[in-house]
Amino acid sequence: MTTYQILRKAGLRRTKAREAVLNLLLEAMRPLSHQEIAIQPEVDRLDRVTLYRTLTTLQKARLAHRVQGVDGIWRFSAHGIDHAGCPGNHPHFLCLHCSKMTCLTEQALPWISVQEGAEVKGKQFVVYGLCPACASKENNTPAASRHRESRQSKRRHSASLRPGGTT
Amino acid sequence: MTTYQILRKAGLRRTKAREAVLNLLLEAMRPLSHQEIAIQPEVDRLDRVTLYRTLTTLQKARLAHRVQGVDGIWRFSAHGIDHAGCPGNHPHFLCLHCSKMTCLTEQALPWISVQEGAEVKGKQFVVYGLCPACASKENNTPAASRHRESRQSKRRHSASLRPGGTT
DNA sequence: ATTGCTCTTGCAACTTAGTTGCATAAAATG
DNA sequence: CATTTTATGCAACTAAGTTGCAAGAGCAAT
Repeated sequence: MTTYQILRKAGLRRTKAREAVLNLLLEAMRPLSHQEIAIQPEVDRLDRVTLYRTLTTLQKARLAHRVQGVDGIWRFSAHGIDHAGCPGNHPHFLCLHCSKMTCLTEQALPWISVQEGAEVKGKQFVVYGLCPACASKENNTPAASRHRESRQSKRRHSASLRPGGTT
Repeated sequence: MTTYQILRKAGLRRTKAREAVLNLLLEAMRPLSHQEIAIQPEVDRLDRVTLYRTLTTLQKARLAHRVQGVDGIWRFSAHGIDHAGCPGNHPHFLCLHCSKMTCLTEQALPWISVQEGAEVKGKQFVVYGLCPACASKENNTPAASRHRESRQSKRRHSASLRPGGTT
């Protein structure tokens, strides 16, 4: 199924923005943030606002869904029809160093019981730390750089990325 | 143990800001956001920045820890020594309507296995929806207001509070 | 108490994610 | 191809959180 067909089937107009973004999301096998999408050449000439709106549109049309990391940033992932995509309902891993999020498929979210009378609309489980690539880089690095932003860091809010205690 | 003793034991100076904030956190039996703390009369004359720094300090001194909801906002919770507090390691419930977070103690976080080589620093499980109080209000309300911000809403970013699909 | 050093506070200014309003441009439909 | 409907771009805004720096409080030792 082409992205055009997917869009039309979902009752959406075909626009450059939507096709490009949907393609990116379908091809990435992990949830992408606004920023990760924005830097891609395919969507390069897109206004920030349009990208935000496009992502929201795709989400409302149930072609994509959102996950948030411990960094407070939304990431979007498409529900591929013939692609594997990221269908949700599993935990995610967030690398505190490179900010990449990956899906921990194969592991279902546990059932959680809440207070009597509460209405659950969804749940979100994020495991955070260092991905294999970043973990090995850190360990090859002179001791002092552990637990600090190292130089190849993407210069994100430092505190937002520091582990905040085990929830 | 007084807050003064707690602070000193943790190697921190006693300041008005720290005593007030620590007291609030110890008394609240749920994680509080910067904003929820800031509006309390006890810390009323505190600069925003000081409050942020105080929270960070308490966290670094291991007197408090942070949790984040699907709204991207950090909430802090103190580790009471003789208080129950919120020792972490359980899921949290976030009400999308009133923004209050509560602890789902008694339920441990499941063990999640990650990719070979990854280094886990923590995990975070947030269940979101409507708390019992807000759920019953919504249901007593003329049908149209369902799935919209209702008038008693605290006027938060609408999209940040909308459920983002099941993770 | 007073000194002196260190850590904390307040202020102003900044950054980044995300949103809103409005005029213009582009899709779909007949 | 004209019309209606829906997207896009732009500018301006909000809110959470951060940083740099000067001035003020804590603490320990005189």
